[in-house]
Amino acid sequence: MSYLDYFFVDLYFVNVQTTSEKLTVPWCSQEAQEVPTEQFPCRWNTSYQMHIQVKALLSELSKLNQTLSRTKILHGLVIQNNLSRDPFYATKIVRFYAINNDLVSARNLFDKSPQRSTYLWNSIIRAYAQAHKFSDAFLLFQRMLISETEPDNFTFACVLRACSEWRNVEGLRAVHGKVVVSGLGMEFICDSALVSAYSKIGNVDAASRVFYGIHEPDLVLCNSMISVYGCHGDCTKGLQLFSMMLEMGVSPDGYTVVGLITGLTDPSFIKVGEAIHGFCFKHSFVLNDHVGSVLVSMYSRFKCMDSACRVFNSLVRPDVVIWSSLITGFSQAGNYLKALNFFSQFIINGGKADPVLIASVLAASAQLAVVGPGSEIHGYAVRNGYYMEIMVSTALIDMYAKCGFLELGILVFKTKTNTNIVMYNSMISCLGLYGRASDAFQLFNDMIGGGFSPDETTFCSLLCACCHAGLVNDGREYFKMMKNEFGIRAKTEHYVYMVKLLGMAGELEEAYQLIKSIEEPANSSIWGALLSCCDAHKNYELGEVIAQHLFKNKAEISKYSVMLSNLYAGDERWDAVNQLRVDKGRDIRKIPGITWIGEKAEGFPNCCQHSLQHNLLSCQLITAISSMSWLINDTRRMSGSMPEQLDCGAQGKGDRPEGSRCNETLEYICHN
DNA sequence: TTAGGGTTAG
Repeated sequence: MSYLDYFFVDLYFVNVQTTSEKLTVPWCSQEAQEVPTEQFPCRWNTSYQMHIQVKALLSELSKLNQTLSRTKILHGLVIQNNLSRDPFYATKIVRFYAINNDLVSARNLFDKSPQRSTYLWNSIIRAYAQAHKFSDAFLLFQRMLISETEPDNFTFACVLRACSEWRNVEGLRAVHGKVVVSGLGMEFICDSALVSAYSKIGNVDAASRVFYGIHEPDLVLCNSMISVYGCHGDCTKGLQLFSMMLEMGVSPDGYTVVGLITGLTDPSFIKVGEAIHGFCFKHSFVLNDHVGSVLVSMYSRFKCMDSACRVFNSLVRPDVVIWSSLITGFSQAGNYLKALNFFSQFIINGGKADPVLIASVLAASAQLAVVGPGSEIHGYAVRNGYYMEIMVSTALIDMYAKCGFLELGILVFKTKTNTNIVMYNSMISCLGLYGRASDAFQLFNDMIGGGFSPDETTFCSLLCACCHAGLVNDGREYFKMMKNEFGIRAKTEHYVYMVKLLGMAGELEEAYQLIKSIEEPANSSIWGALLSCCDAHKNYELGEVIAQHLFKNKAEISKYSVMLSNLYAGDERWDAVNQLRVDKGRDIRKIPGITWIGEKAEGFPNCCQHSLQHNLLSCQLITAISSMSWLINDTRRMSGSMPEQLDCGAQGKGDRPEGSRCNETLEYICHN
């Protein structure tokens, strides 16, 4: 027990004993009296009046974890000492109530406070915003605007964040306007909140406009913008900004690194990731939870599991998120058994899984298509009170369906009292996969009846159901409904399903016309679906029309080579098949610096691996990014000095991806 | 006067 605990024991005792009388001096326990007086934060065991000490106590107590009972005692103390009119105390207590999720008490105190400082307003608005009661927070903000107290930087920052989490685009714009009108448009605190808020609602342009309108942004602002690029996968711009901030003399921190690494989504940027990792090491960045987690996640994304494990092993006490990064990494790399083994290890070591991790390992079990591990995890979720989490239920439905127990999935769905759109989509998709299209359609109707608005994924699931059951007319109807009734623009996945559906039914011409009606040029998935159908229906004439269209439009033929060669082979046009191989070879030889090491098309992956080992691809990629050479040189300089556990393949050994995404790497170079 | 606060991870 600390002396403050002693204090609370005594105080509670005195509080119970006294009724309406003013508190004076709490008598400390015998045990507490043995603590030397000079160690006490305030001399409460002497005969001072309590209210003199409350201030010092509050200051001291705000450093401690606040329990609800402690907060109530403090609140009582403040009232009994006639201090509740002072907004300083009200602010403190409101914050303590908010920490303990007692919004009712916080609000009561706020409502009864006669004087409301900006601090007090901010604390109650923040309390609602952090509890995700966004409309209450916003209403309070609007009341504040017409009150005598003016909002400050922190009010706006809090409300902006709330708007973005609330996905309230209109509200966000309105608050932005108020920021400008208040003359706080150039304040860093408002601006960093604006940058992040616009990013969260997906408006990168607006975020950029705010950021680049600032003369000399500080570290947090730069971090916010780098994080925007990171979240939207634009690592090139993130790296450019990184260089810029270094030139401006702004020293990066953990937030910067996290933002940068988050943006590295394309495996061809592995060298850059390794360089940033080296940068962290060189500058003695502590691999804290966030940095460690994004590094593990990055290496996992690039399927470099040895490197991911090395980072993981170097962390002192990895938390559930980092375990989850690694476990999900194994799963995404296709090593589902290892993912489950690591999960067991996590639990055996005393770890407590959360809904995100549970959903992840359920997905791994689903991929194994064996119900045993999945049902055990189901039991774990129930025992730990996560059964009602939508994320867990959705993963359970999917797992049971993929393991052959659709009825169990339906049972999970039916026993849920609260559902959301993701869960409906999952259930519709599973029904569709089992060929139970009419049940999927019925569930869609129930969903609409329940007041849910369908999204892109809903229609993907519906069209998938139509494909599995061969229901062309229903597919046509849903495709029309998506646009006309719900204003959802068809994406690649929708077109692929429609083309497959029409194509399989022999409606090749209709599918072709559908593709031609797409505003943007159709990609290889869409054309590929139609080519496969032409092959299946032996419609070589249309196949040739499509091939000529692709050649004419300089499409990347390597993406179509399998489908086209099948088509030509079916038509016994061996010369055309051979031509495809030649064309493919000619394309690749155009790339400077790459040694062509195979005459066959199968040589592609080898070629890429060979180049990767010699850093040719990576160097071209990196030097394409301006001002990045220092980062590479930095890594080279220190490459001899990295300890073994952090030497994550920077010297080109170990676990490069097996050429799986190499064609994309090559295409990147071709276009740059 | 005091106080709080803008940017990160699976």
